[in-house]
Amino acid sequence: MNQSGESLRDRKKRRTRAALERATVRLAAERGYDHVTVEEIAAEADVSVRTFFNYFASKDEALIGADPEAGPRMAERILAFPGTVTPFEAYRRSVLAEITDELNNARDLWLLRKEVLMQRPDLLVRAFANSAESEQLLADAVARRAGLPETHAYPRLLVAAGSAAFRCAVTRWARDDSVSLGELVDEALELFGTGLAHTPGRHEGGS
Amino acid sequence: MNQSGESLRDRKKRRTRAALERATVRLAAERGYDHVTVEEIAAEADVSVRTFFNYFASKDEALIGADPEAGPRMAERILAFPGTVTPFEAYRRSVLAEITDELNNARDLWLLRKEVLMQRPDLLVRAFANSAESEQLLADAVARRAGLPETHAYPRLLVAAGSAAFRCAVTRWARDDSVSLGELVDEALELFGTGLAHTPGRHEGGS
DNA sequence: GATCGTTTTGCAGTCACTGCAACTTTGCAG
DNA sequence: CTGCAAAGTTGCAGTGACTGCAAAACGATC
Repeated sequence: MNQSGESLRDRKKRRTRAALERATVRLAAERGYDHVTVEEIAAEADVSVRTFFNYFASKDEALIGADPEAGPRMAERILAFPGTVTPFEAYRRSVLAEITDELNNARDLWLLRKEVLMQRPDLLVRAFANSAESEQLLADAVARRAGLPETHAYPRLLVAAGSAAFRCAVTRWARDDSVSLGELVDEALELFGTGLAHTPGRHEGGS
Repeated sequence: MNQSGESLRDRKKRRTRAALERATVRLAAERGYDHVTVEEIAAEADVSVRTFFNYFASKDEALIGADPEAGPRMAERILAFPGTVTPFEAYRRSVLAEITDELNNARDLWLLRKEVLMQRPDLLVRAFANSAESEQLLADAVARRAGLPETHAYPRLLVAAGSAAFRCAVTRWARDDSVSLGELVDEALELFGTGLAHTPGRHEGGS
């Protein structure tokens, strides 16, 4: 390996993955998701179709840019907060941190994705279908923090709520991005935190 | 039309749809979801492959038995509760009523689906991807009840939480069906209602 | 620069899903 | 009963996502 700890191979892999992700998002935003074939995406990224599928299990995954490290990273974050922080807070802050990082690293991609998701909101749901593994990791982390058995419903519900919050936030953000995505997610999680039984007043929460 | 208000045509359609749904679930439970082709399903139900796709937009949909009337029906239910019932309660009871009805009508199908979903939990998520339309209906109904503008986050979050609750409940139920599915969903909604900020104690909620 | 492990690639194949243009069935009116 | 229109079914040809496999290209290592 090289001095940086990242070999040429690793660098190339990262670049290829990023190129495929970018190509997918760019082309989909340009002509509409299903008027773009994987063949075109691969061509744009200068690799073969087969290579595309070595990186992403599906076209959907490439559009969202599913990051296999996101799950473990968030789980670590959850466990890293001091014990005084409640499980809910730990989870909430982890989600927000992840989103902030992601937007800092790839804000441009998300602006394009927004265009696509405005036309096809279902893609966002589908993208979450393959993340059962990550959700399990997060749920386990939450369970550990909360001192609950793995079979308890709470951790899974919290994580599922997080997904839902994210989905709703993106949908709203796609319609009107005058508020940052992070804030919208935070708002949604806030509502889940205080409980949905309480109907918000006409002027609470986002308009 | 006939005396019953349901013509021969309508009856045949219902029977075909049901046959396709049953065939899909039965075969998938028997040999595993992706070792069953649409061709086999169509053959089992005695119709052409093309006809399968006239009834269901995808194999996924057929497995879950996506009912196009479920959305409108639940929306109606939500609006039918007296004004003294909170939006949350109205939604919750609608969900539970729907599930109860469904289990009464097709408990056997759900027992088979359970087998499939145990192997492939992602199918449940994917099945919800196509229900954006229904979710919109429900969210609008909730918004009306709550007197909130359509752009408010609350109704969409509540509906998304419902989906999440259902998904988690089915997953748990698939692992251990000593508790009824309805109760599990109710429990999950209860948690969402009171708020996730409060960490449940080691012995609250389902184990 | 020979060797070994990893990644890329092409290829052949399967299967979900679509549009279209017959064809059949049902509902209804005369 | 008959004929006609509307609705439903079917086959067919085509597209495109995705997979397994085996060969080739490439990068790391000695």
